[in-house]
Amino acid sequence: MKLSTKGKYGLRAFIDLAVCGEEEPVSLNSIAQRQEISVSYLEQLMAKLKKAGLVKSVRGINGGYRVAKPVEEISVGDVLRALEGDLIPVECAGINGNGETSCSGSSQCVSKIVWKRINDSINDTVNSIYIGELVKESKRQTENSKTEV
Amino acid sequence: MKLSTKGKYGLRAFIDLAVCGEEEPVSLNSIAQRQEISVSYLEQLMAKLKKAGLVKSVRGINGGYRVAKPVEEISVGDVLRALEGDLIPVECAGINGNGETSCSGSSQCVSKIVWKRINDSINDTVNSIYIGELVKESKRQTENSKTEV
DNA sequence: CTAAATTCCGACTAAAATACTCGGGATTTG
DNA sequence: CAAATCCCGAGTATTTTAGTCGGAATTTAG
Repeated sequence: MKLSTKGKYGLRAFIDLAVCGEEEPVSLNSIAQRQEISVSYLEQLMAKLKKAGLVKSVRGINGGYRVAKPVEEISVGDVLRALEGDLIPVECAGINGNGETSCSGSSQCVSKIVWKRINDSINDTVNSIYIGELVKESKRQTENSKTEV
Repeated sequence: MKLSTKGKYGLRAFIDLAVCGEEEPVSLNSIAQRQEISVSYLEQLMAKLKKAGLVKSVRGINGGYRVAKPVEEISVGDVLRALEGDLIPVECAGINGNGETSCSGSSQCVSKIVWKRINDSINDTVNSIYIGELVKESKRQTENSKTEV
């Protein structure tokens, strides 16, 4: 599949943005501090999110980033795919170097079934979780920790 | 998660073994030829499968490998875990270098929900597919290709 | 207009993981 | 014994990942 720190940090940053950026743009610097990620690395991640149209940027002083669409319309899958590329753990294993399918050996096509199911289940999962839910959950948690104190 | 060529080749090899090895041990050499994998690399994969108790080996001339248990009792998850280790794509992202959970920033714990669901869905998937089914399917396919000709 | 805060961009590098290879030893059987 | 096999550990080349760095472009405050 590929779920690396890019996806890990990137999703965290995106949620951070969604939670903190309702009023005004959020600077990379502030995300970096809250999430303990280096600014330069965040830059790269944000570039990908921007290219995918998930965030928009405001340059200059007091600038920063904002979520580009309602968070109810953005799935975790959208974010992860923007950051990591297609969430396909294993491509068809039945193609050899010559480009010809070597399924004659039989067991190759069969294992393809497995990869397909894995791919599907991952994609179903991430496509069914929306950033909006996570934002709500995040707020609920910080709310709780307040009342507990 | 980690689904690399180890898992790809290893599962293929295992299915090959299950399909071809009902009568007598199958040598690495023959698997390597059918599956177009180098013998030396296969050795490593088989070592893992053996360590996990999924195959047993017969040494000496005419030796080779056999599946150690009924294929109906071995899931794809068993095989992949033997080859790749735990199928956990992303561990909790809320631990920083000092070993302390920094979930105070809120969005970290929230993203954990996502990783957990992804992990679960992958594991559910691979645990629910049994090698026996794949063997059956593989035989069905080669059967069909015969009658078609 | 200038200075500061910011995004933007591309190249670069260090470290880790991956995918192998290789050489030789141990076993078994014909 | 000799051949076919499994067994084992070390070594290596390639690729991927993670992250840095320097500096340019943009915007706004003062």
